[in-house]
Order: sequence, then structure tokens, then C-alpha cells
Amino acid sequence: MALTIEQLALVAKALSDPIRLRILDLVKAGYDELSASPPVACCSGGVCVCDIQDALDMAQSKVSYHLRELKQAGLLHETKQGKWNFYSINSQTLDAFLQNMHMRYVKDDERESNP
Amino acid sequence: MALTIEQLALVAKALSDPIRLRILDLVKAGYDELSASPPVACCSGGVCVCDIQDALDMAQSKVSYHLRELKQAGLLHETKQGKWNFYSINSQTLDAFLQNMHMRYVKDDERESNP
DNA sequence: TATTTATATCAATAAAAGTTGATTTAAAAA
DNA sequence: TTTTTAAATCAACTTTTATTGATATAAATA
Repeated sequence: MALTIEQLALVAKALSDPIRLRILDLVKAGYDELSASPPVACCSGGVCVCDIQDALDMAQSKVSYHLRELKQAGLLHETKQGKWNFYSINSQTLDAFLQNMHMRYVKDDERESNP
Repeated sequence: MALTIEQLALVAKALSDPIRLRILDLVKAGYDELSASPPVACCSGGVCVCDIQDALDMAQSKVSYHLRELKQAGLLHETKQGKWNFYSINSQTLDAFLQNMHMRYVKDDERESNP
């Protein structure tokens, strides 16, 4: 799945804010790294908004805003469960982004300049 | 070399604009893909501003602005040669960015959830 | 049913990024 | 030496993003 320049730029934009990267860190680590327990007993495979909010000590609307940016870029997956929204990493998007960027801008052109 | 969240965000920001990705494309391809010849006989290993400008049909100051963003993020290397400035890809920065992003957000945590 | 809790969304504002045309600098050419 | 060429930088402006506080929605609880 080759991504267009516009798609690549959109993912990069979502990744271009330290707050959003911190959110990705928290979501990736899950409740291991959060000083909280999942609000729902069964494993949701994600982290809820209020726990990110607590962990980062940020206004709720601010956290929601950044979560939306990440979700719209396809970097997060959202699961609604009762009154909670759980977010988990969609590593497919990030993986595709990283692979495409590597192929486009790092990988040596097969034809020339190989060691 | 592990990059901080702030460093990662800065590189991502530089990559978050389609114009800049197009510039990276051109610089990577070099004069092969440009309908122009290098203005200097000896191989500079880069592309000059005016040829990017021609290829993208953009104002000179606009191209310079985006080149500066890419250079400041460490994604491009600049070589002055006579009255020309040649830009080439600094793949180290991009490579470090991609590896760090992969380790941080894609790679499975060794401890759990392995297939 | 009334209240609380979790979270999205909205409107207003603030801050950052991008664009444009003009000016500056420095090298090369006339 | 004057003029031209390449490219950086600047100031004014426009557009996009981010922040904030308030409001809306919907589920859970009292």
C-alpha cells in the first residue's frame, strides 16, 4: 500500500506535536504505565480519556482534541464501552507511514551509489 | 541515539507539509528527475534552489522557506558552491526518526502480546 | 427521575505556520 | 565597475492549529 504524499503529510502532521506523541506513549504502554486501573473489568485493550487526562494533567477538551487528531490520521482506534471511550494504537497506519517514508527517502536507489 | 519526544516532533513537523515532501522527492532523485542540468560541472551531489523552484513552479522565497525548514530539522544538507546553494538529503536524520518511531510505537513490547 | 460521570463538540481567542512581494547579499558575468 | 544571477531574509498578511471555557450528549448511578 503505497501512500500518497498527501497521506504521508497528514500522518506526519498528526505526529508533529509533543503532546500527541506523549499520548501515543501512554496509549502504547496502557495501564502498566498509568497510575490508574482500567475503569472496566474486562480488558478493553485501550486507555480511556480520563486516565490520559489525569496522567498529563490537561484539560479534558484539550485531550479530546488531540485524540481526535490522532484518530483522524488513523493512528488511534476508538472503542466505546459504556460511558468510556478507549483508545488503542493502530500500528498499521504508523507502520505503513514508516515503511513508505523509508522506501521514498532513505532506501538507496538500486541503480547507483551502493556501497 | 534515542531521540526525545521534542526532537521526534520537530522532524515530524518538517515532514508534515506536502510541499516539503515534494522537495525531498526532487532532492532525492537529483538531476535525473529534473528537467535541467546541474549548473556546475563537477558533481555537487545536490540540487540547487533555482531548479527546485522551476520544477515546482513556485516563488523563490517560498522554496527557500521550505528548504530552511527541512534544513533546520536536519533533513537536508546544504553546500554552497559559487553563487549556488545545493541541497542534498541527510538520510541519517530521517533514518533515526523512522527507527525511533518504530521502536517507540510499533515494535511489540517483548514481554507480552507476541503472536 | 435527578444527578453525576465521561467525553465530544462548539465558539472565541491565541499562537504558529505559510505565503507574498520587496529588499539584501554575494558571486559571476558583461 | 556595472549589471545580472542565485538565494537568503524580512515585514505584512493570510491561513491553519491549538487552547480555553462552556455547553451538549449519553450512560451510569443514586
